[in-house]
Amino acid sequence: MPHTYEYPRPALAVDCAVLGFDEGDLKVLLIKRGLEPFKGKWALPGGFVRLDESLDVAARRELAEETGLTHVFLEQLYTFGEVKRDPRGRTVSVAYFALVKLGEQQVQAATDAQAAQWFSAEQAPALAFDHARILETALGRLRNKVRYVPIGFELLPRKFTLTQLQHLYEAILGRALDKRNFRKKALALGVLEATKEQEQDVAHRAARLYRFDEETYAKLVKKGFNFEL
Amino acid sequence: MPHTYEYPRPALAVDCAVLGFDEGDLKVLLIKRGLEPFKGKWALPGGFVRLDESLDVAARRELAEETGLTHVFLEQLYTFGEVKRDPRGRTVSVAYFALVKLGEQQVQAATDAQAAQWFSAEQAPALAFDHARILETALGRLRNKVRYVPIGFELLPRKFTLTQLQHLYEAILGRALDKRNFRKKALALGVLEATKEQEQDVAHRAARLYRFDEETYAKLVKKGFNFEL
DNA sequence: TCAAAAGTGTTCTTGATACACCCATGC
DNA sequence: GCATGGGTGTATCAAGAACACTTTTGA
Repeated sequence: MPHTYEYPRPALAVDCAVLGFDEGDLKVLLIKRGLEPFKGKWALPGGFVRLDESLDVAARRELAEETGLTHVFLEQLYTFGEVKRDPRGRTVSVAYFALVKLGEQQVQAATDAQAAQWFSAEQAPALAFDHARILETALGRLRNKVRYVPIGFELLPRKFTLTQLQHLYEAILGRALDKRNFRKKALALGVLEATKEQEQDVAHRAARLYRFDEETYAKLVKKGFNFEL
Repeated sequence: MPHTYEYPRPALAVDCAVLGFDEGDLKVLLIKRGLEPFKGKWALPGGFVRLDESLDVAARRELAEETGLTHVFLEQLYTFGEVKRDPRGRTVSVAYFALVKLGEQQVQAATDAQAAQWFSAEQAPALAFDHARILETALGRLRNKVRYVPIGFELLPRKFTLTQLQHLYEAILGRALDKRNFRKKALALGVLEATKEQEQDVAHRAARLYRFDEETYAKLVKKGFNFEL
């Protein structure tokens, strides 16, 4: 390798703030650490980056290894590099932000995680390292992004009712929304396709199921469309 | 140090996309590399992170060392970690995004930079590494952010005319804006304070100078105000 | 027939857009 | 006195907010 540097290097990790939505509120997926430091404490899934993999690949690998999740929506969030954030020594962590359709995959702990479990995102337990701050950053990103990118669909089952969608937005934004206005706007975006199916097994009028139309969405994005909701 | 890892580590760098505004268009500050690889080529200022400094501190240090700039607006942009982005070997770069008030400081090359020079941001020369992509990302961030955060003031002198401000927004957004509507909206934000001074040495009616009122801005932000322009 | 949620239309207010003229100054 | 940019007001249109009732279904 030409021109290697002789300087000592920080360790480089990735951590994933994995968010889901269930029973009307946002969840975060945490693992119980099986190794020191913070052994037995809850933390975001993550681990060290290998030399032969990109950051995105590392994040997906760690997520799969520690929790069994694959094929999730994943994007880079922020890189945390305070000098003392890891008691083992200088470690920089590239944090990722993942959204999963809860109920489509089961999580299962593996490798150096003793357990993997969903918690309410707003009232998560005390976290290892600076993971509480990472989680906060992820929730902020979600709140912000959901207003102009139709990203919420990553948190719902493929088919969903408009009321489910509204509840999701209410949970993310932290405030109640007007039902009629919400439905008008959501449908006006033009990326919801009504299916012929209905909700099942409810003790009242069954709601129509919709699905997010990715193709139409992709076309509209190309045209420079704006998706405020 | 307890529990060190024995895995080989990527090198960790910071790079800064430094943007300025002059003569009606956006500029980017580039340095001419004095060392291999890409010796003699233009690149973003940057360098390796030391063990005893945070990422932000590293970015400011490298910027000061290579270009002489201090006290600039700086925020983290994105972390680039493709495996082959550096021919010397695996290097991950945390990119920063800086805005400077052009004309308030002179740039001067130093350390391993042969020269430091401003270029039109839209028509920059070929860049070393993946720096063209970093620059693109920075311009995108600016275009996006300027719509809801009054960040443009970081690119103007402390006192400026409304026409200067408008030209800045036009350069960033890449389209012409209506003068009357722009002024109405800009003044309606409530963060512009009219000074008693006027433009000097112009061959026509002199425009009033305004300044950005950071205190009022900070108060409005606390109230959860929204700054679309 | 009651409870529970689905579904829909209209009014009002606000902000966005479009547009044309007079004003002050230096040369 | 003319060229150059500074500065202003209003009418129209579109989108957002507020708000109440009818419909369907299962228990």
